[in-house]
Amino acid sequence: MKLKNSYFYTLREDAKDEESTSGNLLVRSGMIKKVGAGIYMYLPLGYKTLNNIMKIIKEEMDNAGAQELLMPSLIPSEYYEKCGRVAIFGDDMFNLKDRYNKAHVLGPTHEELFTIAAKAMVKSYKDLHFTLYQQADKFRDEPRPRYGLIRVREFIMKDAYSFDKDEEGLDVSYLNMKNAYNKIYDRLGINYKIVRADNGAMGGSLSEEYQAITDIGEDVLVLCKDCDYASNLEIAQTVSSLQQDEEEKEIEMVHTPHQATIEDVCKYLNIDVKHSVKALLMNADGELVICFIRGDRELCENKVCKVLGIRELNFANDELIATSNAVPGYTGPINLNAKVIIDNEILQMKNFCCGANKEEYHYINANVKDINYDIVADIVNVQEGDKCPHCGGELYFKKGIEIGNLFKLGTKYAENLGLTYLDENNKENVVIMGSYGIGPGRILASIVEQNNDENGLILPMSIAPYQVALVQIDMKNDEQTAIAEQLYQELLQNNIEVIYDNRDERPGVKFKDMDLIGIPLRITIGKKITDNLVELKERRNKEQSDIKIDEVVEKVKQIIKDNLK
RNA sequence: CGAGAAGUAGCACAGCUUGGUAGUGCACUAGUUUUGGGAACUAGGGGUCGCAGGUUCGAAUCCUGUCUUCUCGACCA
Repeated sequence: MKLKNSYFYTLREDAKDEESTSGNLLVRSGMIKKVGAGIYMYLPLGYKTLNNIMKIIKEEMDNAGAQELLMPSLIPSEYYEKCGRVAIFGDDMFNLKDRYNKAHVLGPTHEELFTIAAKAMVKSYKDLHFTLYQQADKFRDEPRPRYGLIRVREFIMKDAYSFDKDEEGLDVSYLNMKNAYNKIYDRLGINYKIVRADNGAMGGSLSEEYQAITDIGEDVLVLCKDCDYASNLEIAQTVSSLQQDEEEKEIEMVHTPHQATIEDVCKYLNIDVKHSVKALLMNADGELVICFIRGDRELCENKVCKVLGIRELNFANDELIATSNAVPGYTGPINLNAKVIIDNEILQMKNFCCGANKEEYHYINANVKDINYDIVADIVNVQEGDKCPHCGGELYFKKGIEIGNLFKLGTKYAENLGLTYLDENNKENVVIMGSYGIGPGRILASIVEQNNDENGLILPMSIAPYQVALVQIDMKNDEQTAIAEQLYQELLQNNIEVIYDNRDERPGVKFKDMDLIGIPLRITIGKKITDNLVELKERRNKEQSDIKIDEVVEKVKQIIKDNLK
């Protein structure tokens, strides 16, 4: 592409309404433009880059034997009602009415329609298995869009769905997709981790996420220093590192005046916080539930929801608390008339400190035999330094952005929508499904988060909209123009995407722009052509060398080849 | 939805406290000089000051409401 008479602009200053590195750089480089909160245009440069990502995804999906199709975004609500997902998604789904007052949604994900599509074709076990996919728009009414392309309300998603006759088949399909995913993310040049994850609104058994490692990640990843254990914090199992061999002592009530927090109480009583138990008074769908966990731990709301089979957990208000004898600040698991969940770890604790359900009093030397509870479960978040549930090694955290996922869905959608087949014995069975998502926009944002410097983006060869920038220093110099034109044609003939900056700008402007938009290679055509030389510079490592004009295309081809290995 | 911040030219901002008819830098147009890391000078063009009410002789400025955007939280496949 020649820049003169093309749509191309960059911004010299930071965008006021984009705080994240990737959002800001993508806007400044003229790749995207905000239309509203979480709604963006992909401008030519950005769309070309996004397309390169989608092309890699398509190639690997096709290689894996998946078939591409296209689903509508506008869908009658009834499809989502059949699987109960109108309630599950709630306000997260865009709902609208047509002129006849019929309810429709803008599809937030497409399990239902793919199930319907499969139903049109599947009759016999001989029709299974197969995998379908699309790369199409998704709509989600996010409560708070943020970080540029990371959390948006309309976005393209690659979603694939596998259909099998049994669990063994699903295992094969799942692994097939996982292998394809590994190839995709490796080709994209992104720094990622695969972690175990929650199934959330999708339902089903196994789920894994592909997480791009970045500091602005919204997910916490729990990783092990010694083995390959990797889990999303939401579901990471806690293994207590407590080892208390001491004798159980006699429980004792002590006066603890004006000690508001568990830290204060422990300080006052000169007790390690790890030897205390604190209470969290929660509202579980309108019912008071009191959770007891070790004093220095954090409640994992997601785990509590699962244990109770509810969707949402909030802190209880005073009214709800008043339905029990709990005394905020002094609540303890002894003689408490409310539903009580204690964390697993408490079973191992000895002679701990806890509230006495009495203003200004706590117990010390409490033990499991002294307390009353309804449920024991793992309800806390893992902490850094905890033991790995696989190997006992030390756990540490990283932040990640979810850029892809794999779900073993099971039969939820097939059952609700009647997707069945006849087996060898003429018996009707339900099809078993898997679903597999990738967010190309998030991938773009994550790659930018991971690859930038003070001058702008540094795009990997695999997704860069142009692999080479041709910068001609003096547009009035006919010799330079002739050489630039010659190189431009030669590069194109070698199937190399090239951006030729033939604008009447000063060299500094051209250098800054090509750096900002992150083109991996730059050929500068300037004074040295009198010696038959041009300059070749790599964006990533800033290495620059003089190369003979008739050798530069070969050199570029070599570097591109090395980069795409 | 809770808390905070911000909406003035294409972009980034000043002006608002103390009301008097809108300004700076970049970008844009023309010219001159420049020309290897975001050039300099000269002369220009471009604004219903987010929107709607109100106070006032007069509102970007004061008051009320409302919309939008960002940040933290809540939430989130």
